[in-house]
Amino acid sequence: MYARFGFVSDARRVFNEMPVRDLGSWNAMISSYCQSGRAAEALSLFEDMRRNGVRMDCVTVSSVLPVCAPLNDLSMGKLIHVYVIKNGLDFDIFVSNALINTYAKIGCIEDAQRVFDGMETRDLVSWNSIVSAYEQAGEPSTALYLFGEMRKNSFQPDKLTFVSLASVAAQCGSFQNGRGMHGSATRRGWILEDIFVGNALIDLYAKLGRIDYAQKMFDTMAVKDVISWNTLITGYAQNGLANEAIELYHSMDKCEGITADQGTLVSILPGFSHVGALVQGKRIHGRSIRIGLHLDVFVGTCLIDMYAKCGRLDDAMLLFGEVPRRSSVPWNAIISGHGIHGHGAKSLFLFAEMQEEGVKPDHVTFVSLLSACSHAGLVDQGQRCFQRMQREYGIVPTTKHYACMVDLLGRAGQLDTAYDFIKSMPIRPDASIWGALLGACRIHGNVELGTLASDQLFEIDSENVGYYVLLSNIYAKVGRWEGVDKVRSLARDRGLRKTPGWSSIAVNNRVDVFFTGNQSHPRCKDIYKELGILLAQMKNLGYVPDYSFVLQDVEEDEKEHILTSHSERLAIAFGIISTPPKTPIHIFKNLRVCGDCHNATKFISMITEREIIVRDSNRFHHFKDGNCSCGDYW
DNA sequence: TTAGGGTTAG
Repeated sequence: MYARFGFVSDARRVFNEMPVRDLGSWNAMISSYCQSGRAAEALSLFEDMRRNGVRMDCVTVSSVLPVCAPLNDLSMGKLIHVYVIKNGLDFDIFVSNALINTYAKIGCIEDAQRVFDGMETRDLVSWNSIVSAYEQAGEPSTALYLFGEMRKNSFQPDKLTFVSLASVAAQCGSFQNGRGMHGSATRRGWILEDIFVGNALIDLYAKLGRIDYAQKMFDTMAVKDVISWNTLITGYAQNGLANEAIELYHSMDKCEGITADQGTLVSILPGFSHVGALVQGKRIHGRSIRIGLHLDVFVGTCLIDMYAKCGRLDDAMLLFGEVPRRSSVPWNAIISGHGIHGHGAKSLFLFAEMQEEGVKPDHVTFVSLLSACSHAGLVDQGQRCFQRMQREYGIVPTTKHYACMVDLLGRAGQLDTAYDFIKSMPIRPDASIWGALLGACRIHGNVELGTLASDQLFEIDSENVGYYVLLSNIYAKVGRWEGVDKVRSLARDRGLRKTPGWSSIAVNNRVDVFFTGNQSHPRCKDIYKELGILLAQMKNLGYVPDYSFVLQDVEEDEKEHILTSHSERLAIAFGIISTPPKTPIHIFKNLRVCGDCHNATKFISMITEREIIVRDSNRFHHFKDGNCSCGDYW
């Protein structure tokens, strides 16, 4: 009774005083721990139960299994599974469903599938569980296939099916599909009945990049919970709208009946990491300490990521030393943190340490490791990681892993090997793979392979202007101007909508975003004035503008103006006039930093005696005394 | 006095 009203500690006292405990009382006590989210205590009581020789039944198993996933305790899950088989409990549908869910959450999709295959009868929960398992594993096509099978077996989808399918739709990236799902949920009246359905739709629209629709969905919901708020905050943050995310976060605090929770911090922090807003991020760190959440694995990991992405690797390491690190999650964050700063050797060292501590790496660990090796030029080590990932850990490479490998080989100049590698891939190469090859061809000025890669890219994703820019840069680099013209007119003929480039900088508690050619900033005049002064000084020191980065077909002086008003330069100039001399400047750019701006920033760092840290969509560039940490990648 | 599936990190 106590447990039902949430007084778990009282329930435990009664439990402790019981002269005789039967299976029912153990089960009741364990399940009350599970339901109040006290996973570790549930598991420890479960161990007591086993030590006392009490045999568990279907109820025990299905209430204790769900706590294995949050604790990332695969061995406990397996142990229970063995017990289940030995004692013939696997015929119970609750037990099998719980096993599917546990395996799926720990990332053992094959085990989940095996349990599902072995079931004699399945109910709606079994089908929902397996669909959701593949959705969580990032295999939307399999999830959709199983959904089809579910329909063939005459099961009608319910709201929970819908929630999984919404995530599947987000992974597939089709807005049309998303609209269709919204319509069907409305027709069935689900949006009014269940807050989860509305939340799933907010998430879906936000992931499809349609934050306007996400906001509309949020506005129309009669009842919102903390998750509705968190999901929308995440949406703004993931779409690069950090200021909107923080505004929402503040209005949430003013909203009665809604209290920021762990999920809120996890939602807002990546927004700050994204734009490099250290001061704002630190404030969240403070709040997390006040509400006792700073050592939570999720919050801790986001904080590690935030410090790393804001250029504070030392603070990231300090925090890493404090958070629980039984799961791969914080390890992945710290490995990737060192990787993006070009410290590949440290990433490898941390990986070795992770293995020593017996933490099982997952597919994300290897994405972080491979890209760390690639940025640091550690080709052999990267290749070994790729082999070990498959042989030792049985992880099947995804397109992300393949793209890292192409990048690794390509950056190091092994372009033919990279191309052979693509040809030998067992899956169809997507845009990210050819994009990695094209990027490498840009670095090494390989026109032949570059055209080959861009032909593929124009077929897969002809709308992405970034590839045209890269290809034209390749032609420009080797002085083939007729090629540059050809690509330009191709892009023009296809009427390409250009992805607007923007850069952001966090100064005085605000994140300022600059679009290329921006004229509307309150300090616009001062910014251009500063850029004019800098340009003159740079030219005296030998800077020559590189017009090959200007795609527009205009006169020379106009080209100079275009380069000077690139978003990264506006942000840097704003940083210079808004902070005391010699303060380091942190910039974030949504696309790759332009090659000419890269060169100009070297000069600016020398003239102003400032460290300038630019994180772009690809990597960190650390400018100091006229040099950049990334070497001569441009 | 007892059991299951959904949102948010890397």
